[in-house]
Amino acid sequence: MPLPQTEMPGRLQAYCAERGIRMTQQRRAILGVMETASKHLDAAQLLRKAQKLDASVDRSTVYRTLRLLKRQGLIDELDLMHIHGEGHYYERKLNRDHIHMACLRCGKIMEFVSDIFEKLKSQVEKDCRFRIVVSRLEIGGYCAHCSK
Amino acid sequence: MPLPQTEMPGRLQAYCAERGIRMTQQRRAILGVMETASKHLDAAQLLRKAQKLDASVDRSTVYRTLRLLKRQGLIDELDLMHIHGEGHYYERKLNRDHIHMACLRCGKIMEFVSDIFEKLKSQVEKDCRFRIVVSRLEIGGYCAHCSK
DNA sequence: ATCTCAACTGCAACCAGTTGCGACACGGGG
DNA sequence: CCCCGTGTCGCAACTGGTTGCAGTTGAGAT
Ligand SMILES: [Mn+2]
Ligand SMILES: [Mn+2]
Ligand SMILES: [Zn+2]
Ligand SMILES: [Zn+2]
Repeated sequence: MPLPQTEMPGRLQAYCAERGIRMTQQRRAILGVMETASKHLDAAQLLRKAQKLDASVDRSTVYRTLRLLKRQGLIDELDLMHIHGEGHYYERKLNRDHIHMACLRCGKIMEFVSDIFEKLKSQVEKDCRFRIVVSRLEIGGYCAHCSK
Repeated sequence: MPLPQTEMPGRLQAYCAERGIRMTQQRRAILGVMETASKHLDAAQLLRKAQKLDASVDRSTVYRTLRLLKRQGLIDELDLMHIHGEGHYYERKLNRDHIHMACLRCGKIMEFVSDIFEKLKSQVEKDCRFRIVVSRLEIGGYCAHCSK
């Protein structure tokens, strides 16, 4: 049961419209899933959820849409230390960059916002004269519970 | 032409010996390549170079050895913003962690060592009570030359 | 030096992600 | 409202990374 097209287009759809990106039935399904996902979906999960909204969605369309959203800077791609297999995870890019920590024992994923991270990025921009578009800090280790 | 086994075993082989890891003909070839690589090899390059030392080396052995070295903390795995395709890059882990920057236009890869990065990791360990084993900061953007 | 056996390997089948192609549908203009 | 052009889609073939298996080999013990 697809969302009514006229209501709640969601931010991602709005951003795409602003940028003149063509909106298709399949993209609506995929964006809808990304929009409402609690967190960190991999491509297979995204495909399954999108197919519940539009059964015709194909694997290749999911990957193509992920590439599009990545290029547009609307989502981030994560490894999460490849805790489960080899694939990547995706999440909506929010206002503030955050760090990801993955516990190598229990698999828990934690997020952390830090001013020092912002300072580090400024240092890179200044000292290396490098204009940052996207940044990813991922840490593997042991969470408070598992390091006891 | 394999290196003479008795000379210059290389640090990676030494580390493996210390840890009681069995040394095979194929691993010697692969470690030899990692040891002497200038930088950032992907799995296909590594396979080709290793096969020049030992033609019997198989794709699956390369991946299995990479997994071993990763688990042992002897190499780091990088995305380098997937500048070329989807795969991963590998490099010997050295004394000091460094940041990777990839230019989205010319593809140049830069490295940077920063005390602020070290401070950020300390903050994570303290504030999140998270024991860090491995960390990866990768940045995409435009290098000094390309951002003009 | 030889024996022994768990660890390792190549192989082939498998699975996840990519790509070329002809069909289709979004959405701007008439 | 319908037409049209082009961007997107599903499909199927392909590529790169993984895995189960049966044979091989490294290295410690005798
Ligand atoms: Mn990755
Ligand atoms: Mn490096
Ligand atoms: Zn944990
Ligand atoms: Zn550049």
